[in-house]
Amino acid sequence: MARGKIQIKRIENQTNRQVTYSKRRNGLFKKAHELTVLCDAKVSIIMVSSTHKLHEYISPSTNTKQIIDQYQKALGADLWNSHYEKMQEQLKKLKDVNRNLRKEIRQRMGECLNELSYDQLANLSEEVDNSLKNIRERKFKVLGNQIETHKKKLRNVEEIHRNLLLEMDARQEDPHYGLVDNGGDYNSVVGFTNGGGVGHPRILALRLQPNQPNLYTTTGASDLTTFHLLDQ
Amino acid sequence: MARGKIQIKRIENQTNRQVTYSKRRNGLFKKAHELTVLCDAKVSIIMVSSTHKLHEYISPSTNTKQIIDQYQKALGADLWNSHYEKMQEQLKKLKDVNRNLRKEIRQRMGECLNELSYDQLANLSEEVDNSLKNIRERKFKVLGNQIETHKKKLRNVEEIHRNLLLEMDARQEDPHYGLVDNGGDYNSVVGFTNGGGVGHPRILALRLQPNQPNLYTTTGASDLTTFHLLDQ
DNA sequence: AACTATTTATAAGA
DNA sequence: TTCTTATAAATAGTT
Repeated sequence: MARGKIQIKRIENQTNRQVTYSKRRNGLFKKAHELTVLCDAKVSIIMVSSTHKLHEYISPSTNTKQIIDQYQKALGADLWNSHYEKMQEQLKKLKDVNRNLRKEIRQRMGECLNELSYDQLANLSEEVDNSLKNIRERKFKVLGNQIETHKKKLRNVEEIHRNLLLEMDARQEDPHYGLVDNGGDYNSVVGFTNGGGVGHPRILALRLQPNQPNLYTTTGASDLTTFHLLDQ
Repeated sequence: MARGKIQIKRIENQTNRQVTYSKRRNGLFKKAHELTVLCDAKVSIIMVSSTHKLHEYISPSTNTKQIIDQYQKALGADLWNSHYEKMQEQLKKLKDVNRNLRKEIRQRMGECLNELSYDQLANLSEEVDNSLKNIRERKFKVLGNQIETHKKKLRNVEEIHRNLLLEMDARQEDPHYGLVDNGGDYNSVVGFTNGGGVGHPRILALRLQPNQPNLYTTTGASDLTTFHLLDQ
């Protein structure tokens, strides 16, 4: 277009081709921008050079995604829509399932029963009745387990107490016994400590005040107290 | 650019703007195509006019989706991903909610109770107990309503029978009564027809066969039959 | 849609 | 790459 007309065909000289690409690309983008401003249009240009470099022009009033979305819509375009639609469908289904589950829960809670027939109500009440039986069964079983566990703990503590009492008796019979440093390990005295016995040393320290020796022998109230301490 | 320089700013005259859009669009596409050929490049142009018309140029060696995919890849493309991710997140959340709802239902059904503490079990059993009461209450109410409805229907039918019997008596006492055209409106004889009584005329026709007058007087079986007919 | 005076783009060279 | 510049191409305003 200057200094001689050219044929519109591939420029074989690579350097020349690159130069022309660069110059004309600028020209194209300039024209695109003028069009944008003059005609209030939106233009997206995406270019890939023969060396696989990528350049783009996009009108300032928009962005590439918007233009492409518009392009897709205009063409009925199934470029990404199928993907989208599948996800939308999935979402819808899940929401539906969700709603139904909530409804089932409400009905099982005895709400929203208006639309149920007598037969449905009869089925539901039987089901819920069975559920209630199961839950109560489980509840009592758990309760039983807890009681059992506490009984074991109790037996364990009683064993410890018995051993301590024996220990005390031994000391009283041998006056020299008390002179020995007793910062030692009381666990060695105890029969078994039921898994490390984290709580027991504290209890032992509390109970070993010399001015309350009588507490060890009271069984009823003492048991209750021990129970509480173990529950902490 | 010809017959006078122009300012690059929006053309206010709409006709002019459209003409310029058309001319320059052609110019732009021509340049794009020259670039494609001369430089062995790939160009995608998508344009939206101020009247929301869409035009595109695409190099013959490729297609729009390809270019856009390339564009996305080159940019590490977060054009649709953010959208996607949001939807994925939503899906995940809904699935979670669903799972929890299902779990709640199972627990209300007395299954999967292992991970519940005694207190939780106690609460649950109380809730389910209340639910059961509600459901039973509703069930009995529905049953009551049904019985009430059937009673009403029954009373209605009995009333009709009574009136028919009176009618028959009247005919027997007056032998000329039967000679009168009896295609007339029997509803006028009947006490009340319970809201238009769509089903009743058919029953009346059936029952008014002169060769089966004895049927009207049997009460037990007749009632049962009537009941069935009404229920159809 | 065609014309054309003029502006703009750009090929080739530096 | 950028600048220069002769020349081709594009196009604004008109018909």
